Amino acid sequence: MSAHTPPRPVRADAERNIARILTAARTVLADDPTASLERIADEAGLARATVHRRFASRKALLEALRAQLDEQYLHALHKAKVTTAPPLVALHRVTELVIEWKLSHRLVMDIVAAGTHSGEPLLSAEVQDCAQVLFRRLHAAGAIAASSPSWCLRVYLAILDEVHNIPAGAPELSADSTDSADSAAAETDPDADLAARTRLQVTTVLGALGGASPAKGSRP
Amino acid sequence: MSAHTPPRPVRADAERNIARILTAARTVLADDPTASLERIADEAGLARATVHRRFASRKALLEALRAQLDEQYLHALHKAKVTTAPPLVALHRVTELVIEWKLSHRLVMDIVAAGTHSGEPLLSAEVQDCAQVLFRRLHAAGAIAASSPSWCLRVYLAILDEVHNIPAGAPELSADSTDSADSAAAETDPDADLAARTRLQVTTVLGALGGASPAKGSRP
DNA sequence: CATAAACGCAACACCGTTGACTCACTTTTG
DNA sequence: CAAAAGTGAGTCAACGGTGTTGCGTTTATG
Repeated sequence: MSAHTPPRPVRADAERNIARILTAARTVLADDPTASLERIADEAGLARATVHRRFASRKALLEALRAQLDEQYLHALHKAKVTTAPPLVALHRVTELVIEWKLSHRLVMDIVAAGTHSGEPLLSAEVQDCAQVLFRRLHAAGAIAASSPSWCLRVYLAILDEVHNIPAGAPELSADSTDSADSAAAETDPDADLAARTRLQVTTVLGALGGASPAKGSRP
Repeated sequence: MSAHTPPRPVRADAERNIARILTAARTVLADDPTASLERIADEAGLARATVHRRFASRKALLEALRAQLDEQYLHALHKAKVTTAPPLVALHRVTELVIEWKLSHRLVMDIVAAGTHSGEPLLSAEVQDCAQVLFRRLHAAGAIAASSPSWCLRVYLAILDEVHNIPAGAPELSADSTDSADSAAAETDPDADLAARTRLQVTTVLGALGGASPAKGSRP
């Protein structure tokens, strides 16, 4: 984006604070979508004026939040090689990356949507295109029956939100692992938690979209 | 609910206006969750003071909205005979009734949740119990693999929201009807639209929850 | 028909948020 | 080291939403 770097592009700590603000915004807004900028600044350990210096208005901050989320999506989709890898593998990888962020996408979406008030689609065209490619390939491979990528994406995101909101150690996450005794360990192990959520997301989405097989293993 | 009825309990037009306000609130808040009471009053064709006369505060209005939705759920569950009818039939009936309301449940939920700020569960215990019965019976009948009723309910509601948000006449709604020419008619016919959405909701939910057959019994 | 309830309208004070501004101080960078 | 940029704390006015009150008018109920 930024072409060259003149003597002083952006000071390092300033950029660091921008990140702080965005993180704080996610944290605070998750608790209360109508929280004031002061609460966000407080959470970030900064003065409210600083927030205003970085983001001209509340709307601008929300836009930045949306853009960041969008960028992360795009990054994950690219990293998972949705165009070349086997579609089921790509789906799994994308899901893993997305869940790893541990933030409520719907939350951000809703807030931004409420702010921009029936503006353009929340996800950029690039992200939608990539997702479309993935779902088309899944359909072609017979993994799903649904043929409309937009519908697939909506269902995926809806379920993603639910998977995200499951409290750690819930019964749905233990699933059908062949080992029986590791459920206790899985409750606290972040890696196991991530794996369980990814698995639940993928199987649920495939099922919802008319996937032929919950194949991964036999069900209890 | 109210015990005795003194000479003049509530004047008829007053109660009518209460209904107006609630309807207007749903309409306006669907467009903008942060809409002011004035906009709601305007939509209802009433003065803002009247809204305040009926609902002491904004919070009270939202609570009434939630209670109304909850009551409707309970009514639908009871009407569908979730405890006695075959579970798949009950599921279909409940879905039909719920979709018929044509209002975004998640929207109301989110607004109320934002208002009460991490209060009690949005759905009453009675509704949750009835839903729990239904999903347990579905599990027992082998229609779904998921065993946690709360997870089932979450997925059901999440998908319900997506089904509700599909624009009329979208490709997902035409499904796999063997007849080819009725798609045009289905786009405008409210009955066909309801049927299509109900079918999509049921099949998607069953698939998501690990239903054995995406083809529900007697379907081509 | 008479009464009481409900309504519209207008005005009011209160409150939280927003956005802009200043000035002294600290940190980074060249 | 010194300048430039960044930050913190405080203050300010403006805005919009909320909740309340009073008064004249309309409307339903008995």
